[in-house]
Amino acid sequence: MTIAAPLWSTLPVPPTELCLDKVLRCGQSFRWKLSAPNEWTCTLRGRVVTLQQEPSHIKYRAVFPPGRSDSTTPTNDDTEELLRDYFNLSVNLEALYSHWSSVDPNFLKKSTTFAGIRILRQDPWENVVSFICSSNNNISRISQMVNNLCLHFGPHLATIDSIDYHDFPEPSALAVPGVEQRLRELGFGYRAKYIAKAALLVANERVPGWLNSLRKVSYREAHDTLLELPGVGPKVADCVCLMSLDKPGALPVDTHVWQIAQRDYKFKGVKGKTLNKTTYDAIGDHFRKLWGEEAGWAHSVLFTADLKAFSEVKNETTVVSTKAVLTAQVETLMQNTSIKQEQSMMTAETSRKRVKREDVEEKEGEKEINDGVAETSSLVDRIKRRRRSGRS
DNA sequence: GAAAAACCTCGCCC
DNA sequence: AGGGCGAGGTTTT
Repeated sequence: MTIAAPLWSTLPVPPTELCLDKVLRCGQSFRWKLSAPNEWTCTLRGRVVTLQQEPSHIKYRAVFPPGRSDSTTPTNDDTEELLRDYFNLSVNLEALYSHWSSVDPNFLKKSTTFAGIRILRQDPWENVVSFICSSNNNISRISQMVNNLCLHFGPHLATIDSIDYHDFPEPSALAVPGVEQRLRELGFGYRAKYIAKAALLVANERVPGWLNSLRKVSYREAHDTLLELPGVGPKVADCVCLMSLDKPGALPVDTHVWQIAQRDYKFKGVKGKTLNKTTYDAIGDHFRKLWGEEAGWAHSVLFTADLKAFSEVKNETTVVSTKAVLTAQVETLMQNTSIKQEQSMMTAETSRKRVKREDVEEKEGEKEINDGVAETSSLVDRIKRRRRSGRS
């Protein structure tokens, strides 16, 4: 059943404190979907949250599942509190940017184009599972996998514009027989075993709230504790520490960050082809010494600036890049909605054919984009209509 | 202990 | 056309 969307509320946060387009697709969370141009939707703590970025603030609204009648009265809606927590809004990001810019010319160079990139405060369990999925992987496929996890194991919350929204599954929902096999059928590969075992461990061998309690212990202790989980090594542990456990100095070093360290910071010690533990720690220490207590936050800005998904922002003028961003967002919409969620239920061959067909139609649609938001909106509507008719 | 090899799948490249 | 290769690592040799 479809639920009428409530009115919009305002979160008085400027783009320099929070840039949705960057933060929601830079690889921190893998579940936000573009539901319309400049409109992001995701399930969060039992509700479907939708966000829009305005020049001076953020607009938001929440849809609760039927049965939560209190959701209709704004006084009982705690979504603003939820968003302030989720986006870590008590942290003054502009002050941090000023500091990092004053100690690092390279950061200063990137900071204008890549403003408003902050670290989220996500649910630790979701983060553990998401980053177990991230090994030997890319953002596009990680998003697909996490969405499939919610679709097949998470509770259904609402259906909006004929798109089903499911919350992220609790550990207990994944601590049941047959999960590994089902995850393999969904294309999780060798990560299926790690997720199934991690869920069993968290659900059956630890007290409730065990992961969340790591917010209260030191960075070192939290990091070392996370290594108990199968499929979690130093890098994934640092991702969870930084993005879920209030450890702003945690600095995940992947091959990408390693390249940034060598290319932009002349980092020495390029011994092996692979990143060993000694080099891993040395790079983290180097950046913590340079940027200070919140080095993990600063690292996220440079990491985002280096993502291929944002390469068009670097070189183009404002007008051109706006159009490019909108076009890219439409592509993201196509890729991350129901079409892709169903993909792994089909055979690989069928899947490839269907994606190719969608690509062709997408290119035909692109011709209709001349300029501005209105044309893009009509394209999005066309895509939605086509998807509806195609599925019925 | 350090350094390869294996692990699943997808998408891009030549 | 289709094999080769790497992608935000971890675990096993």
